[in-house]
Amino acid sequence: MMQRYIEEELRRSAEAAGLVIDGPIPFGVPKQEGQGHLSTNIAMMHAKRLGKQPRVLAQEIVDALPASALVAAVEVAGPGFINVTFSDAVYHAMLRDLDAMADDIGRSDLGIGRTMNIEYVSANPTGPLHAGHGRNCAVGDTIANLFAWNGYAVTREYYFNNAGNQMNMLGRSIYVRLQHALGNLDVPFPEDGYHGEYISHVAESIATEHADQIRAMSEDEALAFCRKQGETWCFASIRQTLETLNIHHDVYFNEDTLYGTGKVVATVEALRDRGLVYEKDGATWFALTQLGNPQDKVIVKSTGEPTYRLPDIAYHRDKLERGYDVVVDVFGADHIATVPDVLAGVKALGFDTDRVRVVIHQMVTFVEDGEVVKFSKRSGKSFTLDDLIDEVGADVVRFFFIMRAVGTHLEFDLGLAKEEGDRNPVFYLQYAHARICSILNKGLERGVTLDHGADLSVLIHPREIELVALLSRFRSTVERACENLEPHVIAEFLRDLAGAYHNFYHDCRILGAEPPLESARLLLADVTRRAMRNGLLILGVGTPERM
RNA sequence: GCGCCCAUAGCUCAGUUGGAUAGAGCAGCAGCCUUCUAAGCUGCGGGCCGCAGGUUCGAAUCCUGCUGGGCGCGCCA
Repeated sequence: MMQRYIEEELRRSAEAAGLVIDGPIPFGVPKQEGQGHLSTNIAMMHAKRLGKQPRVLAQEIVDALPASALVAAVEVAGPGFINVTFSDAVYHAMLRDLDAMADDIGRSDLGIGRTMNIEYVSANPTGPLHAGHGRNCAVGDTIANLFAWNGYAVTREYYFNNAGNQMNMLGRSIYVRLQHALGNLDVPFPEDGYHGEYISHVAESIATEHADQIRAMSEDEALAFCRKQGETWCFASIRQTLETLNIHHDVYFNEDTLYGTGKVVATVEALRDRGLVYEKDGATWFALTQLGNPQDKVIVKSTGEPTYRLPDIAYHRDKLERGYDVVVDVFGADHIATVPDVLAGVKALGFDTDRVRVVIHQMVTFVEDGEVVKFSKRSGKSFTLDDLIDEVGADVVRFFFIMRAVGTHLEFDLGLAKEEGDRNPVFYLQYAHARICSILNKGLERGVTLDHGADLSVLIHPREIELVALLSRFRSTVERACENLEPHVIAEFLRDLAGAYHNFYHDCRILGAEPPLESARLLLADVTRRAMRNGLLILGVGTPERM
């Protein structure tokens, strides 16, 4: 927000120097001390075109700038940067503006009037969520929050398939355990069956509650019954886990509805009309090579069943037809191969795939005491997301899964995550929040209340100015994190913010300072509290008022 | 073999879309509480930004080729 105090004047003085700039002027924040508060490279970018030396052009622009009470100094530096040093008055004005935003600090209207749909989690009901699912859950939900904070109307969607081979295998796995529970020990467990404890658990509950029913059923009926019981149990488990993580979907979309509404068949025919479908070896193929993809793929098997690709295309078409301005998919790296096929299909049907944004997060490895923790979904000794939450807590789970860029492999350090002390980055943020709350409460006890009209011009300490400077960047950080689908940016920002606050707290006595200074510092602390609170809300972690 | 992702301090990772002398946490060492929460703060040491070219005023960042690791490449999802 700093740049708006200088941008138009700079634009006019650039024009006076013969340089017309369309669009926003690019600004950067210098890293080094003594390089001002804001820096622009416009002179270097355009010097060549104007046939001037960068430093000469920069100086001409600077000379044309009118004097302003808000600007303490403007200088040409290095190869041709224009560095602007603001007077403290700019920071006082920014703090005043931030305070006026009340509880909406960080909120943006970037997406106001726009709609978005985000699909995440989307695990089929074949078992409880495992620890690795956590990244998808946390990344998806945090991105959803980011869009909401940017003004979008957000629909959180969970896509699932309760038919097909995997579900049949779930039913058979339970069925076999059930037979064992009923004394038929010679029924063999299927080769690729599910081994989790929950299989036996569901089987035993059927054995105790529905034994007579089962004995009266044919094998097919019993298998279907087991499958349904398994699905019910798995969904209850998944939803309970998501509840613990404070994740709530607006829509549970069953793949099956795409068949009921005829959208799957319609999709095949629409592709066929465009000459992109052919029959071979008894199967129906999608001619992806005609669309520039490396190989054609089967979309309807010779058995007559579609492969996952076809309903996926129909599903994306459905979402786009629902009119969302933005459609976001959150996938793990193991699903990366499906993305180009689905997008090509949707595009071939005439939809604008620019509206679709796909977030692909890399895999997670869990580490404890320097050792990689191995686990497998079907090995029996699975590591569920519930186990992880029990070990380290929901806040830590959410934070750890989003604190690294989605494109990089994530190492989840269980030892670090379990620490409740100073090494754990979540507590560092929450502690800053709790510390501010504590001061505000202590102030109330002493009769010192928040004064929104406080004279802010007394804030001149470097720690105070640094803190305001950081706060002024919160909103643009939220916007950038949303536009780039990068939740970790918020975690980084909050760490900086907490650090800046701790520095301020350490060097600047609040309660007991001279009356005008006390009021101003208290206001600064409260604005920081609201920013930190909103940041933690975006991440979906708790905002404790005492620790 | 092909596609996507990654490679930065001892370890885990940032790096504001191409800017100035590459940053943080942890680990190590040394300091700071009779005063608003020491779950905090301060200082020190630590680097061939995987390698080699290219693009330009300027590259950790963009392009090409290597090396090493991850994930995929099914009439499974």
